[in-house]
Amino acid sequence: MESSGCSICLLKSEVVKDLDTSELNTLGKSCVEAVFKKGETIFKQNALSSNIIYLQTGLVKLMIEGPQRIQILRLKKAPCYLGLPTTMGDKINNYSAVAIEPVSACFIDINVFKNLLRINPDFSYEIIIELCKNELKQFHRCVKLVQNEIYGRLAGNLLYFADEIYQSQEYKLPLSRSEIADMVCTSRETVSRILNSLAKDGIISISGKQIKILNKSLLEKISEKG
DNA sequence: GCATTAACCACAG
DNA sequence: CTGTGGTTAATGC
Repeated sequence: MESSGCSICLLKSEVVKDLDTSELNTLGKSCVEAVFKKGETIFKQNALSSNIIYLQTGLVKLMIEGPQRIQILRLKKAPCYLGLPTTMGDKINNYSAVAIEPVSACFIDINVFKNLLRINPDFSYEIIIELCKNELKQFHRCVKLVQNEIYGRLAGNLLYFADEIYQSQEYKLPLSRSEIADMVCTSRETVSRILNSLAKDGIISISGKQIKILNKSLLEKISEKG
């Protein structure tokens, strides 16, 4: 990939603003761009990983195979980095990333990336902030999943899609009922039933995968209290 | 005990 | 892939 192309794509990233031209050129030389269709795997759990991935466009789900079944960890929306924890923290991928919308992404060699961290403190700082924010979010999500009842967990997820993924109270569900079940640790049947029941109570409206949040404050209450 | 919740199964659309 | 109904196990009152 050309370094010029790379700097254009990376300008979208808050983090990469901190890199100077020569650093960008190093990055550019090792950057390989790839596109993925919906449903294609970007990287796979248990496979060797040697790249950090910068997600330029699209939406991705991170999933991990648990002892019982697949767990969807979270969604990742462009622009952002993918695979930081799994590539820096282990040789082998601890989770998989699958495109749920068409994706374009840049693969950055791990050694080039590590070198950038070393020579550019501002860049490293931004990365650390990003990682810490993610960890905090995961803590909260974890507590919710363990302590909340199913209504609360699902309500929380509907709000998550609205506020963090789409920034809209009306959106098309990015996942099937069964995948949502894998996200909130329940069965697909329960997801169907609860969505219908929330609709019946006038809190949301649904038509296929189209969701509209009608009573946000009540949904938030459900999300908090279960 | 009885009611409620949610998982699992099976069978349509 | 979804929705529904029946069944069942666990939990709470």
